[in-house]
Amino acid sequence: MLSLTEENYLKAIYHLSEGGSKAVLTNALAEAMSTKAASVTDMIKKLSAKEVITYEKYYGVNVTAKGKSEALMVIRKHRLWETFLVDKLGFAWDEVHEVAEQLEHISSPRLIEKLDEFLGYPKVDPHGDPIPDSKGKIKVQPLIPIDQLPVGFHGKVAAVKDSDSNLLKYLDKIGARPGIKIKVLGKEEYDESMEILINDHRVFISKAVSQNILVVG
Amino acid sequence: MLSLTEENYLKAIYHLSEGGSKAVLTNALAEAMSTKAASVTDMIKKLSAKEVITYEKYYGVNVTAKGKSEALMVIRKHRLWETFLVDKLGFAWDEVHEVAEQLEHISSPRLIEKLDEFLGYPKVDPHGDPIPDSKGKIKVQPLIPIDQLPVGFHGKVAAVKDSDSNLLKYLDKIGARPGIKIKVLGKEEYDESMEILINDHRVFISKAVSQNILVVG
DNA sequence: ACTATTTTTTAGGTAAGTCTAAAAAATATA
DNA sequence: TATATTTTTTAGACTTACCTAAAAAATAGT
Repeated sequence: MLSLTEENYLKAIYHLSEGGSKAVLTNALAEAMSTKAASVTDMIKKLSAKEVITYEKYYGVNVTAKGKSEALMVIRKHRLWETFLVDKLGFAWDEVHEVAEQLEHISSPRLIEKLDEFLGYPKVDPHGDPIPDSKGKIKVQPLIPIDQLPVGFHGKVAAVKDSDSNLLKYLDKIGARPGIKIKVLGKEEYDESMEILINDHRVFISKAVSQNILVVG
Repeated sequence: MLSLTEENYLKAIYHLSEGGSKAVLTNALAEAMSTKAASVTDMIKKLSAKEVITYEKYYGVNVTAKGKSEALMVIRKHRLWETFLVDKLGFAWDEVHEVAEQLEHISSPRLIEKLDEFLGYPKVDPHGDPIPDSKGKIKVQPLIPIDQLPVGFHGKVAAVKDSDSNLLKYLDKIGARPGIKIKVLGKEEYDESMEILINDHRVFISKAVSQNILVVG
């Protein structure tokens, strides 16, 4: 059993390691958790005692198979709750993150299976992020931010990157939601802004925005 | 802001004081919280510093208006979540208590208003307990356990008392759910067991059970 | 290669919530 | 009313998760 704080650390480690595939440094984790390196070192010791990570002094942290599966369960809960909040309770997608951060720590396997069923076994959350299934299996699709696409490309928005509320409000306003058709109309060399066609509307967007709109690669 | 533990203490105090109307003793609270009297004394100091209770040494604890309103919000959340679990996710009524104990601490006023709306503004939870409205207003109905009723009485089950899973399973089996018609057929002086008509079935129940079936007084 | 800088760890301390053991106050009993 | 018993509080200690300051290890610069 992990405490709430331990779960949050593990989730952050998992995300920073890009799904458990690379080592995470103490300072990077301190930054991600908005805490101090000394606190991170303490917590790292606890988490490796619980065998969810391996730890080599002055080198970094790696997620174990057990840790990966625990992290994926937390992510599964987070994304199912986000889907519930948007699909069933009518929340806007920029309002769900903080609440889901709380709900993801509710411990009841039965609850999460029932919720999954109630939602119709969704594959992705409202931001387009994949939802791990009950075994922790996650469908990884290579996603590309549209700032890297050539003029003329057309496809569908698969996901959006950041969970910042202001960005999400803006993306929602221009219609850049998962599933919506998108076409690259033009790119400006100078500031890397671009013109896109979305929902039959021409929109100019800055690079800061285009980096956060993802399509299937 | 109250911590999770503080919320649990306050809720227990509120229940033990029967809605804030009488003083609660240290030992009674220790018993209710499955902890020691010394821990209770510590917590009492914190809660009175936060002005949700008043405290007189060696006398007991009283809930303030502020404390009552906070306690009612926790109870509101608990009962709305129980309703959600039963009505929407298909939980049995004996399975919801522990999960609702966790969910009641999620802090998001917007979430709870949306949930209330989604559930259709229910007045009572699956056990027949009244759900406080968004202002903390609660509909109090005088309820009487059927062991105190005379032979011949008929009416409807309004609520069930205990949240013990085994009792609830048994009540469910004999059909003693809120809203169901009930009639007292006979009472046995010796052990205070009784025969009742419920759902057109004759059932013999012990006093331990009949005390937990409540009708409107 | 040796010093300077950065990163990480250790050492020691705080607050919340718990505990046990002992003291103090209130209540019950003779 | 004086003593015994029960209840409550205080005192001191433990754990978790955090902190600051200082030491140790790793990395970078010349």
